[in-house]
Amino acid sequence: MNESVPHRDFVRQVVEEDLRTGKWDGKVQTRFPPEPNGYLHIGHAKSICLNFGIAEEYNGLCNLRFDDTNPEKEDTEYVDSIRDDVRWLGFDWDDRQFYASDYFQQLYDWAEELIRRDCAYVCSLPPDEISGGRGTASKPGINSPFRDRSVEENLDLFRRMKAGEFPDGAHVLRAKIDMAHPHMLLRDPIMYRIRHIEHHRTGSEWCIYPTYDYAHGQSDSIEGITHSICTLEFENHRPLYDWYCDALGIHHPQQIEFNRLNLTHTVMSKRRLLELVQEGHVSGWDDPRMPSLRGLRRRGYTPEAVRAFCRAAGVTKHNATLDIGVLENHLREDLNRRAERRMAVLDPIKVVITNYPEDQAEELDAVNNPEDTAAGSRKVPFSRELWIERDDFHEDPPKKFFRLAPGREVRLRWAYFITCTDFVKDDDGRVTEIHCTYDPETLGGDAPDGRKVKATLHWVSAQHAVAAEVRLYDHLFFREDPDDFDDPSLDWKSGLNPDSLNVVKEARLEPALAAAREGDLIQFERLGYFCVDSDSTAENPVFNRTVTLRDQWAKSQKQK
RNA sequence: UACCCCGUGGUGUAAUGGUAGCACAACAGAUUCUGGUUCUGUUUGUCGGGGUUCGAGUCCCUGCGGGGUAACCA
Repeated sequence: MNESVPHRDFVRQVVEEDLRTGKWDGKVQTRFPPEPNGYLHIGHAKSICLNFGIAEEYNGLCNLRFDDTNPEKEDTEYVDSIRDDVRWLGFDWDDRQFYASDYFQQLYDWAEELIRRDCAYVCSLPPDEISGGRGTASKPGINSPFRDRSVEENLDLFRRMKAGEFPDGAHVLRAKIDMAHPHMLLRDPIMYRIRHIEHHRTGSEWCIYPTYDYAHGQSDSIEGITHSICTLEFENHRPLYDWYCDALGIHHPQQIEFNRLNLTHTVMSKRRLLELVQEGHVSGWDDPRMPSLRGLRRRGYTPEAVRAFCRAAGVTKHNATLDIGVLENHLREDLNRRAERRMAVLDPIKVVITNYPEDQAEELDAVNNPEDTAAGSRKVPFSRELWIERDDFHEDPPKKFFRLAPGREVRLRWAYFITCTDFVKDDDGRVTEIHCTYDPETLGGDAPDGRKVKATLHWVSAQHAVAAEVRLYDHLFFREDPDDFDDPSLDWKSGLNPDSLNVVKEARLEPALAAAREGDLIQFERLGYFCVDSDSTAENPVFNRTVTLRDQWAKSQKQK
């Protein structure tokens, strides 16, 4: 692949070909059509990036359209959150926010037209007989006894359905196609059903509602959509999409299907995510472990990282499952560039610098972001008693352990070299305190005599430390595929990771972190990227671990 | 089962009849005041069988495998 000519996925290739041939007079019009019945997740982000991205790249427009044809499940609460999430991702639809419900009257008029042309009829069979009459995959269906009602009777019945004269389920409007069609969806599909239920936008104006198949293509048509991009599971619906547009003789967009995004160690279906919320496995849709956009946002993901990931995920026609690590790597890449560094100790153990004066403290310079000199530096207080990470000391160091151990010298980040001279244990044999001496000559990080150390530790001055709660997150599911288990008595929730949340109540932070605010991007040196949680208060600061740093040492230990 | 779609390293994706490439992962090394970052190198692939062709990952046939659908959901 030539660097100067970035790869075009097959959808973009179709768009480019259409532009070249002038199929749509140079127009590119897409849409993102969520149903307002749940929150958006990372899978939707891929669709958003594709639809809005194509519009941007080819000088076209992308509409936001709520596909609200099923009032039983839909609510304005979801409309608001969806708008918010799309904006957060970085896309804008200007004044082109539409609803399928905007088109209810037009859809109704078209339905009457299809009745008049004997292309649709009112069927009064109960639901089970309708599905039974549809036959099976290998057996053709049988015609409904109501299939040959006259146009007049159909029109009359359909109008009375609309007028509210019948209870739910009494009648439906069906397209008259072919009950023997090898494609089940084309065996007289349902266009309208009766539902006496409040719609979040049209209230009680309607008691009949169009089905997805009858509404979607025509909504696209009304909006002048050129490329109707959807996921693979709608491939089967394309013949129907085409049938309605052709039967009505209206503008006929091209439906193109692409592969939806799947990730390891999580679930993506709205139904399952809702179940996790309702059963309390997570704290809500914005729980930082959720793959929902709100969850990712609270976790500390940046829209830039999500977009880069979606772009890298690729657009094809085969099912693909990406390792969640790929998403995390895009996040690290973005955060590495942008996050300011700070020091925080999550599992503290005390270090006493025995040759450092008791009542002395000094302010040392620490670089904010080695990847960005413009980020400047800050002062970090140093004193005789410090906290370091318990993991960074070993009384009897294993092979290749480079950190602090008896007799060993290491560097304290932005401070001095220290050498461990002694340590104290409690009755349980647990190390409670480490004694070190420091070398005043090594301020600035290097020894004048040129001697080297193999490790640099982060630390926090005990008397200056700020206490905070830190929430450490891990994958929601410990299995790559939550559905991959042998025992039939188990279900997908058996793969829920019991360690997906680990709360550290009393972490010690360098004082500068007291100023951290929601939205700040922070790296705790050597630990990972963190953000301020929405639960955070001045009295009880709360940080979320967004993602760990890569850690070769931890990896090598885990493999043992 | 019927209909539809899809099979390229571990994963994700290129090659549009003409040298099977890229990214991530893995492994090895260099650099480094983060066991981070950065840099270098290495390993690993066209589902099988037939055909068409000078030449097939690509086209055809066939087998196998995976997925979707079979709602008065979207």
